[in-house]
Amino acid sequence: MRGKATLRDVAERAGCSITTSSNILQGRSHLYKEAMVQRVLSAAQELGYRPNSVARSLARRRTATIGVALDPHHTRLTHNFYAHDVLDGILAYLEPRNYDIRLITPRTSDPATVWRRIDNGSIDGVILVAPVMGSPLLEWQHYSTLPIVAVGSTLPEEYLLSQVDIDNDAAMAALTEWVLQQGHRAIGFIKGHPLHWSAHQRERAFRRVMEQHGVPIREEWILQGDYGSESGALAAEQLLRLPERPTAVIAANDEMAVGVTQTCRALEIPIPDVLSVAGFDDSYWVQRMGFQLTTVQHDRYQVGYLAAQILLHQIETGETRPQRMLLPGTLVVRRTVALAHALAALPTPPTALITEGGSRQ
Amino acid sequence: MRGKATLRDVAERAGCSITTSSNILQGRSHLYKEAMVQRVLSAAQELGYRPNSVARSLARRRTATIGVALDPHHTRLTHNFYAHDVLDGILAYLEPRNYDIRLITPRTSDPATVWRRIDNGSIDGVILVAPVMGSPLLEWQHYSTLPIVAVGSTLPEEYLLSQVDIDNDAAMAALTEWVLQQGHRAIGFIKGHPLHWSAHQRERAFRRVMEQHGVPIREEWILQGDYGSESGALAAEQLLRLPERPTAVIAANDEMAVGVTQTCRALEIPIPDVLSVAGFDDSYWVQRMGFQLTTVQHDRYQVGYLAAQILLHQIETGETRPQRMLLPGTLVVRRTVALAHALAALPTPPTALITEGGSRQ
DNA sequence: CCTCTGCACAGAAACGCTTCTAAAACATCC
DNA sequence: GGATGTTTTAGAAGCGTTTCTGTGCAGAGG
Repeated sequence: MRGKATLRDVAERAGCSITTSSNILQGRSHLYKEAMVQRVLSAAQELGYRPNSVARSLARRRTATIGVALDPHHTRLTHNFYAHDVLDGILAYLEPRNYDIRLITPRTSDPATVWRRIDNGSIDGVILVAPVMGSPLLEWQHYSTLPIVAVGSTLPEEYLLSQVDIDNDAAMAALTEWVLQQGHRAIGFIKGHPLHWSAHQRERAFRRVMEQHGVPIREEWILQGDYGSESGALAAEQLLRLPERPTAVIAANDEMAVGVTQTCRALEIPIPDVLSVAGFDDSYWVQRMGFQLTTVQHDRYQVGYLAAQILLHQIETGETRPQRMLLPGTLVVRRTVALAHALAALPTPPTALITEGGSRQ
Repeated sequence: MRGKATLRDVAERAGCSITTSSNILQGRSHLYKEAMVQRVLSAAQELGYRPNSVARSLARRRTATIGVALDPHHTRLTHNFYAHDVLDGILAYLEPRNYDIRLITPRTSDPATVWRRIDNGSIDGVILVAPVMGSPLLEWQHYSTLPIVAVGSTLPEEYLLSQVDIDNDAAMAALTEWVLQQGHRAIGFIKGHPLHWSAHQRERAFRRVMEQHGVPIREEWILQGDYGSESGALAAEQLLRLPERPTAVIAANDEMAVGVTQTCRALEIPIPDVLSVAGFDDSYWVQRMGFQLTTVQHDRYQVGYLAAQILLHQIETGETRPQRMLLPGTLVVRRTVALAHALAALPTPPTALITEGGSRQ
């Protein structure tokens, strides 16, 4: 009997109509006399009645569920730094508002299939997590009229959808400025995955600031990575085998920066005494694992939270004009970037992953 | 018009009944003449018809959705190592079978509220992720008749639910054996979070093996942790300030082991030359971040995969007898555990996080 | 006494699909 | 040419809600 008591059972037991039960159980009890209200409430209680959300959704044409779609490019959720934080922010906003989350992880790149899966009436709106260039998720226009918010990718306006992301440009500019302020002039850069908009935005900001300061960019110090730590390690290897080496390298994200430190350890190049390294993202695990990485912190949780907020607003008001929201990042100065002119003065220290007193500020 | 074409529209356009359209679109086209089949198919195509999954669920009394409920104790998904891998495994099994996932992250510990949220007709079954002692998720018996599988916690039989987990006991026993084989007799242990069954199972295995080998357990070397890296760092601090120190310490998980290495670095105690450290779990990030931790690897992905498989089997066959499945772990020997009798012979090396040639197989 | 307003409740039509049951349409056989 | 079968198709009753539209019936006002 439990779990299957229906509204009709409640009505029967309370001796009233289904309408009455429905209204009262939805909190419209001011329409009825106290006695009726009590009868219905206790009937429901006794039967252990719980409304069937599927039937409710059908009748209301609202599911109180939003979809979170991961780009098929990010095959495994596990390895996706980004998604975890964003998901937490989304959950935090949605939970108290009684919205549920449907996780959608398409394995194909065919937009028709992907969107058939997403927009089948089971959700009221969808958050696209870090769609990359060419993602089927971005082909929504022919397949769906659902409210959509994209996070983690600052897309060109043509995509006509609401976005929440961090301000990659401003944050990378600030980081580059800071590295320059430390006196570095020979600066390398490891680029992120070429399919990510953020990779291009970060690179562009780096280049612009370098130019603004009249510091020449050496193209052989600009290396392609893919946001994975191995790519960082590889890039560092190439970089460090060059006859002329930079004194600092900025990686487009923390993971690649960790890769750089691993290569440095293997080659016995102390950080930051011989090479300064900066990352981007301030990843929880990198931080947690004790790397004292100088990086840019930004609030992914907040990105998710705001995305959920914007989406719910769109759903509830019908407002569809796309809006873009860019959150600022903040520089986090730790120990992997040293003053450039201090380099010569230091004795060669033992090969440690991180020296304890490497920088000030 | 798009996204709202209904079965009736299709039927009208094809000039047939709703029944006919429904049957044909569900693949029962052998019941009809080729001409009819074609007419329906192309009508659906032209209208861009997509079945409404909510209506379908209501009619079929099946939602093709399973719930994944995280214990409220694990507040943020982000910081939950375990859930990511498991979720990936679940997704991998479910995706090709056209099941969707509803993420449920209750914020309260009241079982009635939690289960009202879970079992409201919107899912066909649920996977409980790492329920801890006293979790509202475990109070299902009064609130739900849904098929349930628990993962990540090996629960006492009384809970009467299917379980998939790793064999904590056997794996920790193997690890302890191995540390003993390296000649260590003075071995410390850092316990996991006391609300996790796994913490107790791992501790028990450690103690049993020690006893079996007639090695005395020093209670002051057994410290309480909580599976977080800080707790590992703290425990290590306590341990290393003792007048008599162990030569090896086993942490009940990798994160705490990382905490130990951080304390060691701060105190300039080389690993493994002065202290050997072993972890448990072979966490992806710990591995990825370059810690060469000796640990126990187990397949969390597989746990999720199997859990999904068992759950679907239960849903589809109605079979409800709880079954338990324990997956073996495998020892992963890296560089943080050294031979005990080699200790005295080594010179004091520089304070490195990890020495490169610390151990052999 | 009769209409009018307001209150307390009920009927019934959706929502979009599945599926059981049965009815036409057509062929087969003696 | 009817009894019998076999396809092929349609009708209609759900599934469990919500919600629009009423309907009695009380008391108030004329």
